[in-house]
Amino acid sequence: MKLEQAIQTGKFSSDKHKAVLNILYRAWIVKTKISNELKPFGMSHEQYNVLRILKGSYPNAMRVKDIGSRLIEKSSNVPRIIDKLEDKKMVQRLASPDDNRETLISLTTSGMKILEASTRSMQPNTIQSLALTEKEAATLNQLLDKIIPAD
Amino acid sequence: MKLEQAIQTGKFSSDKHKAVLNILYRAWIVKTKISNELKPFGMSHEQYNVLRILKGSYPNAMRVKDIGSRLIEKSSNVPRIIDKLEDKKMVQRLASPDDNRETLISLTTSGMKILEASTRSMQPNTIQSLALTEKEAATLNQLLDKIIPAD
DNA sequence: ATTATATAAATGTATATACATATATTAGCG
DNA sequence: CGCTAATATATGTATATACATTTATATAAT
Repeated sequence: MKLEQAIQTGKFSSDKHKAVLNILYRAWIVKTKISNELKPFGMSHEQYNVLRILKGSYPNAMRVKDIGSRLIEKSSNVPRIIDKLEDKKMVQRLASPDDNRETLISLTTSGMKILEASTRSMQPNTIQSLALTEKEAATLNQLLDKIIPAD
Repeated sequence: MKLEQAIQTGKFSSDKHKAVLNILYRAWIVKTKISNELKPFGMSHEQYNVLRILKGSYPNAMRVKDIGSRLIEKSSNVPRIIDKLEDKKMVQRLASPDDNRETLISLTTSGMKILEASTRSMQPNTIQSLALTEKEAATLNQLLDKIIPAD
């Protein structure tokens, strides 16, 4: 669906302005799709992201702040996301041997299993876009970096 | 800032996968920036979007459902956003002459003034990206449509 | 005309987000 | 060492999001 239809708009003041709105729209579509895929597994998009980050260093645990630095949405409240995952026994908190202020988080085996099952069920539906070539994706990345420089 | 730095990641499995994450990241940057710009005016990003939509049909009022159909994030709760704007006297609710189920919303003159002031203060800082040409923006739009087809 | 169905908006509720503050611990420095 | 500042996590709070339910009204069907 074109952005014009999606937000019932005839024209935009410029392609640049349209592109900014289009980024917001496509992001919303992705988040909505992923959330729907995750619903059967009883977890939110942000919870899923934290699990994926933990998988990256598995079987090693990670500090809360290092998880936060890898999240896309920096305003996420990591301790609270961990609370939810801990309730579901998908992660566990451990004391840090070298700094008592820190908490180490590690993925449990059951957390890993649910993560892998949810990732599998997501593949066929989401983030496929067979239409796009790798070269186009590289161009897209360049243009995104350029339009929203982010300091 | 590159996505790699922003989320402390070395490499991505593909440019396509990176592009999806990049879209989410750029959208978050835009939303955060706009929210910060709007803070002095005491309104949220979604409230601002509703005001801009109402400006589009000003001085005519709009139905709640037509406002909703023009919002990027379709899950937005329009009546509740209207509540907040009404509290601030920026919009007002009117009865619909042809259907009593409908509520018509119109921008007040004070709402229009605050909207214009906030839009002015946003221009120099946000959504500028002088780096991007209109041609590049058009390409960006095509690639966004292609990577996240949205049905 | 009466009932059923559909639509519009509002309300309720659980969770998430954004941000401020609190608590505990460590590091730095006189 | 003792004090201050900095850091890491957790907690508190207000608002926003996502989604279900309710209420009111209009349309359609028998």
